[in-house]
Amino acid sequence: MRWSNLFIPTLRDAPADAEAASHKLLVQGGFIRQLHAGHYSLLPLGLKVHDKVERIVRDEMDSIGAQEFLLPAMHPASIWRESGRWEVMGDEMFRLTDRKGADLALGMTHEEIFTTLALEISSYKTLPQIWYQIQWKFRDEPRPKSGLLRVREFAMKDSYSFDLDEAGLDANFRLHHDAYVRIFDRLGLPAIPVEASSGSMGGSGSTEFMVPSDAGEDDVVRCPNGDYAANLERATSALPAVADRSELTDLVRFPTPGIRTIAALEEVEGGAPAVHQIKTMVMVLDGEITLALVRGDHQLNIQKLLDASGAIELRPATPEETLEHLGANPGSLGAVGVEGKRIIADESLRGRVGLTTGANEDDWHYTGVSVERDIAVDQWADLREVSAGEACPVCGTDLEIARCIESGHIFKLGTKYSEVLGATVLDPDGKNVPLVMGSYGIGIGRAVAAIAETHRDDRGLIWPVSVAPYEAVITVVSIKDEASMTAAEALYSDLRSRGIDVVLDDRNARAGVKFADSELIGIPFRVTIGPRALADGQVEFTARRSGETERVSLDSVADLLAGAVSAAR
RNA sequence: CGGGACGUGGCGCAGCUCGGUAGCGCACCUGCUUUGGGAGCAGGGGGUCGUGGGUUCAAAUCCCGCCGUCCCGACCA
Repeated sequence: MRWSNLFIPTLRDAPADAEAASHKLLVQGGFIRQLHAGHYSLLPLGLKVHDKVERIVRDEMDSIGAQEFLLPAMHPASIWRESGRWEVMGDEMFRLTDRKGADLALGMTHEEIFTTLALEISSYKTLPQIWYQIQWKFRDEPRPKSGLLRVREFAMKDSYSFDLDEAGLDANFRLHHDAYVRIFDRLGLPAIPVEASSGSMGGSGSTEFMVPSDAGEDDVVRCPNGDYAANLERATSALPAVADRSELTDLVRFPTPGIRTIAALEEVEGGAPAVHQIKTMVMVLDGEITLALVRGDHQLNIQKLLDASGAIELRPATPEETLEHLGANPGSLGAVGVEGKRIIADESLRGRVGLTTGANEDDWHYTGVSVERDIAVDQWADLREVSAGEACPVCGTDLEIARCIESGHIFKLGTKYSEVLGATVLDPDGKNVPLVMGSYGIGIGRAVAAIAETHRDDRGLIWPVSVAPYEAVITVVSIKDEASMTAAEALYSDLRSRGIDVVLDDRNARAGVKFADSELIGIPFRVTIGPRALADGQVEFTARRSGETERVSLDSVADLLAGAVSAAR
């Protein structure tokens, strides 16, 4: 392509309301434009990168035997009602009504639709199957942000595996895991596979692929030794044992005027260190008042509570609700003697004695609490959030917490969808069994943003060759110099015939403008053709990432460039 | 959903306090000069000042409503 004919609207300044580096650079470099919050137009340059990411994903999916489909983006409500997710998805699903008054939804994901197609799989002999598509997803995010990182409309590669049994699912899960490792490697993304929560997808296991970045929205707990990595929503750590204050055998109610916090209760006469306190949090799970108990020095992780309880909707109780149901205000709450309310307690409290907690009357607390004896716990679960510096559950090393972009997610769904939608096959014994499913996603646009986030410097983007909008640019310093243009045209045509994705910068602009633009949009290799060097039969070859420039002969530059490109592809 | 900030040409901003019918830089068009790191001079085009209402002789500016965009929060009892 000739730059003079292209629409690459680069900006001198980044838009003022952009915060994330990828957002600024993708707008400034003329890759994307915002239509409204969470909806972006891909400009030609942006689409080229998007396409190249798609191509790599397709290539790796095909390599594990996956077959490409294209399913509708708009679905009837009935199929979502059948799976039970019409309600589960809540406000995050875009819903609309057609002229006949029928309820429709814009697809957030396609388990239901693919499973419906899988109704036609009738024999174990056709298993396993891996089906995928790259299709637009619509999610009414509460807060779209950071350019392409969190949007309401985006292309996603979603694949689904269908197997006769768990062993088959494990094999397909492993195939996807390895394909994802290769995909992220080819995209230049240092993705870490981590244990994750399954959220509204359901299922027995899931792994997220997390790219460390300040612009991320998830926290990953990981061991520097590399033997443990998990999403903060799932992570555990090895806790040192606590010696109970077992001398406090009797339940004693004592006055604590004005004491409202764990910290204050540590200081007060008759109080207790935080490890000997119970923190009682009043939450509303699907409309039901529930007490969540963690150790005084621990923090509750909301996602863990959601996962443990199976609840769809969760919010903290209002002060009014708390007062109505427990009879006291926050700061004096506890679960001792509470009946008729669901109580979920963290594992670290199991069997503990000699504890201190609120007495459900303002300005009063209990001490000498035995969890077994005094609290009617309905469910034990891992509810506490890991902090940096705690011990790795595998090797004991201090754990680190890193901000990450969730770039891929693979789930073992099991039979959740096949059962409700009736997708069964006959097994070798002639028995009808539900398909065992997995589901696997990669956000294409988010991958583009994640690459931009991790491949840049103060001059702009530095695309990996595999996804660069152009692999090389020929910068003609002076288009009025006939010898320059002749040489440039010949090189351009040579490179194109070698299959290199090259752009000829033939704009009538100053050299500085051309250099700055090519650096901003991140083209990996540049050949600069200027009158002075050309007089000696020389041109310049510059690698964007290192910034190093070498003088080479015009005759040899095509070979050099072709070699560099194919080595980096 | 809670809090904060913002909305003036394609981008970045000033003007608003104190009302008088819109300006700067970049970008764009024309001409001349220039030409290896975002050129200079001269001339020019482009704006319902987010939107609806109100006050006023007069509103970008003051008042009220709405819409939109961005950021933070939505566990720490």
